[in-house]
Amino acid sequence: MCAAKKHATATRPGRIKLADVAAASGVHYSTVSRVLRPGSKGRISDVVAEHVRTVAQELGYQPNTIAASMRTKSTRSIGLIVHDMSDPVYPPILNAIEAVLSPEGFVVLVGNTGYDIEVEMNIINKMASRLVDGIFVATTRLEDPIVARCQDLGIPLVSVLRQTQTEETPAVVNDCLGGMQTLTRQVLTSGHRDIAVILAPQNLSTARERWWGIRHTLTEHGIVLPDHRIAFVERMSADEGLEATKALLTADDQLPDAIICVNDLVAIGAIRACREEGLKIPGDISISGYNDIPLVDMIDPPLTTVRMRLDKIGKAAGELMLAHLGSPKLPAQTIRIDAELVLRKSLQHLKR
Amino acid sequence: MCAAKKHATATRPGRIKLADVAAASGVHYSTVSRVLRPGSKGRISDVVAEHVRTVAQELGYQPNTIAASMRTKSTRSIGLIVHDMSDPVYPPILNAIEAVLSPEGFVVLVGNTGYDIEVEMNIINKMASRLVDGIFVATTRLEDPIVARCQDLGIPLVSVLRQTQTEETPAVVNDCLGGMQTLTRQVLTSGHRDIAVILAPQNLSTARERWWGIRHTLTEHGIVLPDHRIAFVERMSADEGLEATKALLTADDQLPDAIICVNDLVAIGAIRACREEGLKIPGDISISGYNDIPLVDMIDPPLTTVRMRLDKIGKAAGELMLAHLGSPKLPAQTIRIDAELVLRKSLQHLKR
DNA sequence: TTGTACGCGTTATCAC
DNA sequence: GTGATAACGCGTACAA
Repeated sequence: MCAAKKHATATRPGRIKLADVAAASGVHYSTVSRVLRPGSKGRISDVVAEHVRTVAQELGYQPNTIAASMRTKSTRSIGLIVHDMSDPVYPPILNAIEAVLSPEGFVVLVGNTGYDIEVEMNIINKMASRLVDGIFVATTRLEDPIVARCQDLGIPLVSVLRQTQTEETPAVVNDCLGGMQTLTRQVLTSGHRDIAVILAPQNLSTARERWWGIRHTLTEHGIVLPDHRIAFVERMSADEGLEATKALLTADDQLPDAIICVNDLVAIGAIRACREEGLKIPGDISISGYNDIPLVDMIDPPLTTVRMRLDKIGKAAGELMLAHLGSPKLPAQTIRIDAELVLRKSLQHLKR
Repeated sequence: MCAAKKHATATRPGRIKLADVAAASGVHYSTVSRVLRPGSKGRISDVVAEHVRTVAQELGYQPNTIAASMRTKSTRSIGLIVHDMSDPVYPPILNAIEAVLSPEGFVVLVGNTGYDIEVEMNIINKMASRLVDGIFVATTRLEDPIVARCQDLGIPLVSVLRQTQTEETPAVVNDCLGGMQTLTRQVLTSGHRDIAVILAPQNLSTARERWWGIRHTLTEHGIVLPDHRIAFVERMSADEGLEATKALLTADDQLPDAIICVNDLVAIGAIRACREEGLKIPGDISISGYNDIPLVDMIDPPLTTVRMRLDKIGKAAGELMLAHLGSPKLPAQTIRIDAELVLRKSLQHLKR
């Protein structure tokens, strides 16, 4: 016992290793390894197994996962790449992914790109260096060098929320097309005809699908948006939403009936802009978002939006990753999770 | 060239290793190691160094961090333990921590406890198995078995947001005592005297300090809260805030002038409860929160609260961790970051 | 300045 | 059923 302890402190920081518990139980350390790892080849007599287990317990043995990874080539770690964890869409996804993977012994490494593609590439390389077993990418562009890089490196990748142009990447996304169609139909049902939109860069599948959803529905009703009713934000933030809205409001003598925003944060900016201009919502103008992030039901006015089931998306992504880790040659599939319209006060029937 | 490639594919997934680039550049692999790692012992002739570097580049060599960790006993990874990443206080902290540590080559492992202390202990053990260099704990209790366990394991720990009873843990916290004193003084200045509070479990330093801040300020003004003006939540959520508020509102014939809530989420619940009861805020009753989470400036009514500089807290925590990793025997210190009162409509002067 | 040789803690594959 | 032993890829003291 004293011997074991002494040996332990002889190594770096008093860490117990297989050899220590082997010495203390009087068996070879390969035997200990077999006992402690379920699913090992040779069977062990119950007596020895029990003995070894208690000794390991007593000594407080913690397996060294790093050393194991060295042999097995599997680190049981996976990366998650997001632009900015403060964006409220990401945490529920992280939680759901972790809930699925953690019981399987995985750990999640988070990488924040800060919207910088160079940073993003560095993160990928860093994660590759760390031999992650797989990577979730929530920043996917339609043509994405990051995705290409992962394929080069042979790292299994699951795209979350967004999809690539070719759809050759395993992905779990929200049905933005359907969601935005439903929303737009509701806007029309409410009597609005002079509609403005705030869109995001069309190299993102989400932004593109949402725009298509709007345009398709409007076209069905014989409406074509003039250029001055279309604004773009570079990033989907409240600040840019505010700027874009101000531009829209001054683009024509007439105010639009409604502004359909690409997401909730942009809609928040739109509401701020309208307030600054002294406009009543929904009296003077209706506004809608997308995402149903926390507290948009509490703001003034409560925001009409489309709810994405982020928990479902994260869960499906986690399961998809497990499937791909299990059978590496699984064909890519895109899983679409339904969206749901959430009607609140910011969108109301036009009274004129 | 063909030889190198063949060798590479002989190992697992075509991964290039030191030996491969050594073979391709005609030097020994220890030389390659020295070239590629700045701060290695022996100096290398510039010619060789340059040559090796280009060869490594061409082959797309990615160092195997796992193997390196095996030697160096340092994984350059650190854990971050939170209850639930969806709580909006955590993401800014994660971001700031990552911003500080990432340039130093660290990666952040996130662990969600789901408010379950058993899960929490498993996470610690798992992280210990992965040889994390340090752990940030944002779930600290005044007496915390997790913290004790980390000390046993010899893992450097930095407590974030909260502190232990003895203050023997390196920690970065918000000055909740000062923040709540300032807020409470403002409540009194506004003319409120019949005050109710919603508190959280007193085994958390934040909850205790906030309560002390309230009580101390009230006592200074000769006010003692009767029991029926005090409610508790088990978790600081909107749902529990709503329940607690309903209990408070029915505890006496008279309504309180104001409800001071332990944090914003609880205050959100309080606002909902008041709405359900048909009470006007701040006309009938004033409400305050703590944290200044996103969008509480946009809700109806905008919430008076105290702003914690989560970015500053995260940054300081990251730097404190680096300091402790650099000099392991650094004495524990508690860094307090100032709080700032944010006055909004939900708290108004009493008109009677 | 560069090459040699060993060890980090595990797992896998031999023998026995 | 158990023991011995060879990798895994890299870092580094030491030798040359």
